[in-house]
Amino acid sequence: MSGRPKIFDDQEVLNKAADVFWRQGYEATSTEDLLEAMGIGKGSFYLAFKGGKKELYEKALALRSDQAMAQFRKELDAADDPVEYIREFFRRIAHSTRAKHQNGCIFGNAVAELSNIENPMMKRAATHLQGLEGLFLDALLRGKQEGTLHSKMEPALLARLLLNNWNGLGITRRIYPDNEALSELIEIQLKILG
Amino acid sequence: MSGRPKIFDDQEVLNKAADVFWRQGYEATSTEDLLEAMGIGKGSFYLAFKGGKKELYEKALALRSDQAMAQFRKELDAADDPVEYIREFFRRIAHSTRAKHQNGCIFGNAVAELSNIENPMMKRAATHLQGLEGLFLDALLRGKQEGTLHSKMEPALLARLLLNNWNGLGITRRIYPDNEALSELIEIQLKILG
DNA sequence: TCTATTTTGTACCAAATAGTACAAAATAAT
DNA sequence: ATTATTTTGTACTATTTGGTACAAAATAGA
Repeated sequence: MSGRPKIFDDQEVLNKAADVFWRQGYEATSTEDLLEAMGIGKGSFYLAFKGGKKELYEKALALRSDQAMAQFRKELDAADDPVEYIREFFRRIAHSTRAKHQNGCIFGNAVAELSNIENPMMKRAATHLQGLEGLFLDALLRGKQEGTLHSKMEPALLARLLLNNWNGLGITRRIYPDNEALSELIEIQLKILG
Repeated sequence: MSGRPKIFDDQEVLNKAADVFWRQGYEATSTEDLLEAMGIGKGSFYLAFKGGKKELYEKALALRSDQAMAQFRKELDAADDPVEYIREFFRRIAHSTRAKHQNGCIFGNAVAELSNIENPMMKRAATHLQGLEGLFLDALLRGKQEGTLHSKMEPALLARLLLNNWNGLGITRRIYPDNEALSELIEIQLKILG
């Protein structure tokens, strides 16, 4: 190895870029915005991400997905009661700052914004959300086996329902960015888990 | 009155513009896209809508809101059972084309896209959705009075829940644009109405 | 120290875009 | 027919944008 050393770390700048995309969405974010947030110049950027903004978005989303899934998996595996863990997962939403509420869910945002203008990228975001649904299902199946899930509903359908609740909250929390109100809503929703 | 006659009707072009915005969102839609869809030239456009794209978006959204609310109100008032009408309202989602599924809810889309980049406009879209919640509530209160709503839940909270389900479906229907799957999901959700 | 290699910063470019200016067109009223 | 009025179509402009080119900088290894 030789050559001039890089002044940035790929993961780090991807995370910074992800924050900007999360806040502003894909179209409203200019490469200029991204360069500023990442703290690097055009030369470095286009060398590292030849696909430009699009490649950056895909990688930023994939990174966030990996991080979120890994954390969920880890916490779920460590949880005594997987169903209770799902409850905690949703209750966390009602402990956010207003700024976070306004951002919604980065994957839901991607699905909403890109379904008709960048279908391949939308599909990848959709896959991330299906991954979340899969984790819900894992938790529910384990809950069923261990006896903490009493619902008579089919777990797969219940997982789908939870995904829809999650997707809804990504919008609703922006309309009502109030933790008290959100908490009430979430508790009602969780009643379906029995 | 005198002067050269207009070659277009404001309502008509607003509806055409609304379709484009619905499909593509705000940022991804160029004025060129809009002019083409509306079938008018720049001269006419900027004379009628001095605020340009932004004014057009606001008016298009307001028009769609008025139309949707008026239809809901009319059908609700004509319904024998208001709670059953809500059921029908949700069931309709599962009778859409794939193209419609991909568009989601125009107001939810606006909230998702604009919350951090055009806050005043996002708030107006949020108000439209709160209007829908208000109609849900009206229906539920009437159902309670007439004895067709048996749920012990507070109607206001139930209305909020229905709004969240609606918001969620605006995303979920794009991930699963399959009427069978959506139907299953919707039926489960409606169980909460008793 | 010299060379090969990689990254960086900047200058530059071509395309797209929103918006304006204004003359021509089309009407109603006198 | 003439005038006043309003709309239309187009030519033009200024700005923003994503992206490229390339020389200078900074390293590792010989």
